[in-house]
Amino acid sequence: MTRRRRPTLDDVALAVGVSRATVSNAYNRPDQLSARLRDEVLRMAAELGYAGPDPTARSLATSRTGAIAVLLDTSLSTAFSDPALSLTLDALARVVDPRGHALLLLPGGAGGGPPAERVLAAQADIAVAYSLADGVPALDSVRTRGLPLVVIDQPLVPGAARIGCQDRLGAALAARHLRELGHRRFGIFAAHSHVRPGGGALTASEAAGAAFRDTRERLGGYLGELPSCEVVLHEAAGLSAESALDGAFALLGASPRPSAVLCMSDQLALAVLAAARQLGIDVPGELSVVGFDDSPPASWSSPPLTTVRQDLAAKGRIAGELVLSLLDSAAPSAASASASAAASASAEVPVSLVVRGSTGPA
Amino acid sequence: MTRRRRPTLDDVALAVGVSRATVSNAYNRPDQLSARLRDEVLRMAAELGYAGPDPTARSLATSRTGAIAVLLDTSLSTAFSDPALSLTLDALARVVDPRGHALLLLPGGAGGGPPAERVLAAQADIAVAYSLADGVPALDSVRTRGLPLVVIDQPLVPGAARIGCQDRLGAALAARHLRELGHRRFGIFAAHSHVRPGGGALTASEAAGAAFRDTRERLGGYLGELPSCEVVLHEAAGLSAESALDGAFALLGASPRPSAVLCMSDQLALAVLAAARQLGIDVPGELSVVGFDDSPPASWSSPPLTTVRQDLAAKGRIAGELVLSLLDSAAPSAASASASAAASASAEVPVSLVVRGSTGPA
DNA sequence: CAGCGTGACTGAAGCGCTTCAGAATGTCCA
DNA sequence: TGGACATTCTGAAGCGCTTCAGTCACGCTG
Repeated sequence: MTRRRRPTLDDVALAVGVSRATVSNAYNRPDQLSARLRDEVLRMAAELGYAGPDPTARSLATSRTGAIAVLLDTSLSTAFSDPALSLTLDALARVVDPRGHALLLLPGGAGGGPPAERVLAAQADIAVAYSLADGVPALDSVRTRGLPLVVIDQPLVPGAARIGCQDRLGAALAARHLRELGHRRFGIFAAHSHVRPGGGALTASEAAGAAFRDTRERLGGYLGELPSCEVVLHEAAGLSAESALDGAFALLGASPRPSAVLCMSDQLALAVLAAARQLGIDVPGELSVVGFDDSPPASWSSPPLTTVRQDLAAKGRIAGELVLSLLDSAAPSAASASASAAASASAEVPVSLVVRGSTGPA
Repeated sequence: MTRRRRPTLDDVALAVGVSRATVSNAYNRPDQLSARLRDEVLRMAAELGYAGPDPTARSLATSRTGAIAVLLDTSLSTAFSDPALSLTLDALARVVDPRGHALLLLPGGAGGGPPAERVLAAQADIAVAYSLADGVPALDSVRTRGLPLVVIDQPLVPGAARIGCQDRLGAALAARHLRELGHRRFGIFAAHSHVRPGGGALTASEAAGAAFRDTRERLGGYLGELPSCEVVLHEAAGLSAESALDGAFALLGASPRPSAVLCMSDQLALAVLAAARQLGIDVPGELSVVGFDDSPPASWSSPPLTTVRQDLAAKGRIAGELVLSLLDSAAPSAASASASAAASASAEVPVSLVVRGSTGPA
């Protein structure tokens, strides 16, 4: 059997005996033709097996694709092993979905962030960058393509919109909390941030040069509250749970062992909890642990995690609104002054400390 | 400042003084023009701020978009809270990425599975359906569009390719293991499967009508090994961790309380573990728990989870290969007999029981 | 030197759709 | 009764690119 070419608008138009424009209107502007004719068009379309206007051709004609390119720093499994990402993207998706936008995932490659050619070839109206390292090529590609851009948890890029959280304040709250509990020997556990490819111990100045803005900010927040304290810094070797566990053991193996560990994510904190349990270290009796994010698993652990809460859903929602507003302001060819102003806006969701069971007196 | 229209191929061609075809060749077929001219074209393109061929226009001309529509049953956060999905999609993405394909996520809506109109409007060359309920409208849309289809953990759709796992066997292995340990009172914990919208206790025949193939299969596998045993069935109210915990409490609250619980995913099993801990029930002393999937968290829990292992990465990899082969066989207009055969292939990754610390004698 | 293969480039026909300025027909009120 | 308006439908110009059948010039062979 010969697989016949899929029917097109023209085929339907010919079959019904109307012009192509009319068939197009039947799908896109029902008010432009009589209900009777529209029914007839639709019936004939069904009969011919015409599934509606081809999305690609429509995109070319309207110059809108209905897709949002999501630029990730890592592979999908790594990226989504962090509940924070899922929650944020979910909230984002819920905001843009009613307007017909779907997410096109561009996972990161070797260079951190998706390869430039993927970005150049991506069929999308706008890009959303999620916690990319500074200076990745993907952002240049976005710019040369002239794609609108929303960045999440990243430094502001000129012309882009940004949403982040109060990293420095959150970190400061966490450190202050521990200090007030009497702790003086601290561990700081940073996510993998390309400073030391294999992970490991870090000096403060090394860490200050991290490629990720949130790492730098949180570090600054921690250290600012810990004058004249012993501080051991450790960077995870990778983003996997395994490497987090390795790092946790390394931190707890330091001598003298820190009495409190500040973690830059709940994932890392949970790894410290797991390591402590395996080492027979009582939390919070002998060790206090603070996370960051307050993702759902933080409250399920035993003991439940003290952590810095940020409203991830709100972050995603705001990102979604920024996407929509950039898309809207890009449509009128003359980008009005107000639109440009909005485009360069940078917002941050507030943070707060959530004290649970993983922290106690030194 | 007036935002000038983005430059096109023609602009570059005009500026260099060559034909449009030549500029196109400079990007797509470097061997078709002299190196010198190519350099000149590329230089002029850079100067004009031309970022390369427009992806949409290219797609229309080549009728390939470079995107794979991933049809999910639920929202993104729910979907990705299951590590099994992340691992599978990651493996899939790694296989298709070198060929330039990215994933376009179509999250599920109210009806289970993405709305038909989203599927019809999705710019993709092929669809991958992941564990959709039977009979969701999205699959009809895929078919009327004539999109190639790969289904994962779902019943085989005519004309599609399928990859799943040995659900029934895996379930049987789990049940047999517990039975051999002397257990006679069982709980079976099923994921949310639309049988009873609010979740809750189920009869076996109700459960046999679940909308998800894997639920049905696993149930059959469990029950087949448990003749003359007491069995309590419970369906989670939703897919969130919270509803899993609720369900776990309900199961453990049954009287007499089951001495062993068979869970249809590791997520559910971990919830049972958490509930047991809160209730002061010793695992495996007073309660045995078996999961399904052997996702990474299964080995991190305390006690580590006995579970049915399936190679999720392999599943994703095979799905990716099926995608590529369908794409290849769709290209030649005449779908050869062998291609059609491949298209209807249905494969399953093997399962095995991994015995860890969450199961013990009755 | 006729004949021919080859490398380099071009012309033009699409890909399937949207959209906008009309044309055609009918309606309504002064 | 006739002009002003609606309403309904059409023609044609794109959207930006790929691709294939050539054309052209050139050097090589016998």
